[in-house]
Amino acid sequence: MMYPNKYKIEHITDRIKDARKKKGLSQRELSERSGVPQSHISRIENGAVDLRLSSLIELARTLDMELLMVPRKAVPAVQSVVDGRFRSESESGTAWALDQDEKNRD
Amino acid sequence: MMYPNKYKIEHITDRIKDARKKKGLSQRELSERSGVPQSHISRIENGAVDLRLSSLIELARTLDMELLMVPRKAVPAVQSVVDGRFRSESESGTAWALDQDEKNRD
DNA sequence: AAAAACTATGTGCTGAAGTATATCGAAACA
DNA sequence: TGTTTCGATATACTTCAGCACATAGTTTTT
Repeated sequence: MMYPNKYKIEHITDRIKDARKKKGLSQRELSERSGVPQSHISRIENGAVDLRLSSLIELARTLDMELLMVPRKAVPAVQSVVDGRFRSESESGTAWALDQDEKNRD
Repeated sequence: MMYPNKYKIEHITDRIKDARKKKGLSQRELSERSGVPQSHISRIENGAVDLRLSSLIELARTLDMELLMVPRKAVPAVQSVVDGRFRSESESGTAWALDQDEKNRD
């Protein structure tokens, strides 16, 4: 595997895990609703796979989330909007796929 | 997979294409910078593949974009922020992966 | 009109995603 | 203390992303 993006993938998949827990769903329940096998969800949440976009979208959809692409410069503004007005749905976790160090690079 | 998400995948990959064009890059240039083969970029932009998350992130990164997951309810607010204050980077295109019909649900 | 640059497409191959199923160990709970 | 419930893991198999490379088709430029 050894992809250089592992940590970034995990940022995204962590959002899945957070959203699932926040909704009080077990992996099996999410599996039933999304059609993605529980064993696979487990691997996804543990960052053990480089999942395909269709799987990610499927899971996100089931959890009432959407996958967006925004200009890097817009990320802080987006974050404040999401964290501010949608704290209950996004929980404490931020919505992004960035690392802390990347926030301050242009 | 015969994935039911093809249209959604295309929403995302369209953002890649838009961002590439906006930056005035050819597929070949993007290929060189990102490490993703030109032939693959072409297939991605044409929705011919269900690409892996690492590939998407790699391309997004090269194009100064970030992949986010936000609560569906927050999408309109996010969109106005991005379209408002970051028009130049996101061009006319919205930043999301939604369909028009989905905007007005919930 | 020819040349040059760009995008789309074909082929063949490898490795990993994804599926199904079963099970194990650990929490939760009765 | 059993006994469900949950998440992690193993195995075996199929499908397809991703790669390299070549080339065809298209648009742009001179």
